Amino acid sequence: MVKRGTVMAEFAIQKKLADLDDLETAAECLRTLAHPHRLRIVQMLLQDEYTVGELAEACGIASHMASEHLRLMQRCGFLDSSKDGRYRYYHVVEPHLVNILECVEKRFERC
Amino acid sequence: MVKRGTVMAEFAIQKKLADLDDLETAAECLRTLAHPHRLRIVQMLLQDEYTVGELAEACGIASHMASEHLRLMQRCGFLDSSKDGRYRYYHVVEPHLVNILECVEKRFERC
DNA sequence: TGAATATCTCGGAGTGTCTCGATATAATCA
DNA sequence: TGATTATATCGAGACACTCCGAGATATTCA
Repeated sequence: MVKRGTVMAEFAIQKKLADLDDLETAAECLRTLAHPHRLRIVQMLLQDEYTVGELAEACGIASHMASEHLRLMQRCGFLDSSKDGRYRYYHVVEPHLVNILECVEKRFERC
Repeated sequence: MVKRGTVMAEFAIQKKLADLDDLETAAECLRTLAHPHRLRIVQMLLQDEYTVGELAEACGIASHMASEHLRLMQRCGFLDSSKDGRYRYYHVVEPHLVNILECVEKRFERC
């Protein structure tokens, strides 16, 4: 994959590097996370389960918009949900989300 | 900002939460990072300085495209550059990038 | 059963991002 | 100086994302 003698080859010697397919997958997940409402939703779901309506209210958006954000993050493997009557509770299933959010919070939260 | 009695108020009690402006800023930076070529560029620059051409070669793209990616990341505060003759060397200036990339690598690199 | 509530889906308008070719600027070297 | 190399900028076309209204589905309760 990596041609000998190229800058990439030298770099690959120093450290095993994910190939571009892996980076594409990583970028896709970061793009999914890169939305203010979705960040807030993840922050909340890292602490507890919430319904679509509760998350929508917390973000100040209509619940069908929250539903859309949640669907995106579920497809990406971040979240899962369980139904209870007419309510649906979402929760985090991707274990690395905690670390990533911690990094983001460290960088952006006001001290 | 946060109305009493709302889900958001309850959440804010548990943990100080960045308001939506902060989350918007965070999302913007994540979006800047959320591109396979930019991820590779950051990975490389976390280990050493490189020129535009070297980074472009490593990504398999034209150097004027790499230049564009680098400009984006410089505007976002991730990178800075210094000129040496007709070459321009880019390097990382945002200290939190190391942690964020480590998180992403932990999640996505094959073991 | 019928009304109310919670969630989800669909289509379209507006906006932003990605990529590329063409071209511009800047530095080096013959 | 003129040719070459490295980097940057501009504009256009394709594509994706965001948001919203309208409406569909599913559940509860009177």
